[in-house]
Amino acid sequence: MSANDLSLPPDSNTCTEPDAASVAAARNRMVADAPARDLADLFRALGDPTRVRILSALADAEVCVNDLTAALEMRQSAVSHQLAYLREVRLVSFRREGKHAYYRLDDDHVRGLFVQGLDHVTNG
Amino acid sequence: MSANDLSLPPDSNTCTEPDAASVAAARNRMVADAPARDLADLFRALGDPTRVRILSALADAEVCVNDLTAALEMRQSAVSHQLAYLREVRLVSFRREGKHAYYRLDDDHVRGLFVQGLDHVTNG
DNA sequence: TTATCATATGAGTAAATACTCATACGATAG
DNA sequence: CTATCGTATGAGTATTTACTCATATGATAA
Repeated sequence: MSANDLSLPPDSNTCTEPDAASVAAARNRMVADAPARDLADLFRALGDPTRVRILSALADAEVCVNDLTAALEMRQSAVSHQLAYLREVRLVSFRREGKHAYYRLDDDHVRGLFVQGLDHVTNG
Repeated sequence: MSANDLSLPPDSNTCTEPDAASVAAARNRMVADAPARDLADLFRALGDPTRVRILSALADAEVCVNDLTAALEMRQSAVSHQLAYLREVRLVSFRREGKHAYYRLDDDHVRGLFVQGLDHVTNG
């Protein structure tokens, strides 16, 4: 993701006038910039295999970082980085107990998205 | 995403034995590697503001590239690149008519995911 | 044919990203 | 106190990515 200048179009590729009605209709259906960013942020948070595995492991139970790291067979630091990210976007919450930190999925919408998403990838 | 070596753990950070039962349970809940990748691929396809805007514009109507480009206020080539990507992951289909190419959202699951996702970002 | 329109695509690039290792931090144990 | 355990985090890095411009391709028109 770089420039997106668009101020002066040096694009030789511009076409003749697009259909005004069709463009207006498309603009109406299109989600606005800010919600598009928010929605993309949500989906991007789910768009990584490690995070998918983490979130599915945390869907129905609390797990501490140590056990989660073992289950994932990854480096503890990699797991913690992803958990920090998932905390930031508020998909997981955590609770400290002694030296341990117990994480869990904290978003019912995400559970629903997972179900629908899995339905999509398993069935056609 | 680089190495992920894990063959020999030079990680000094490994902890004492994790709880075997908790790890096993987490592994059971966790989606397996291949479906995790597939699910992540799907969500990643939705995880970009431009693609969110494109898909929402194509959700209930066919639009040709020219009109879509105008609606998005982006370069034609950027739009075409994203459409090629969305074709590859089979979220959109298209139809040629004369010089035009009409695209549309070709995945009912994705419509559902959009609705749920929007519900998430607009409401809590 | 040649010219032009609508779209697709290749190469290059800056930013984002998912890991790495090393180390810092907070809590408990000795 | 010091040491250690469990976790968090900073810096570095290779890969991915979403654009850029230039050009190629396919279809129609003159």
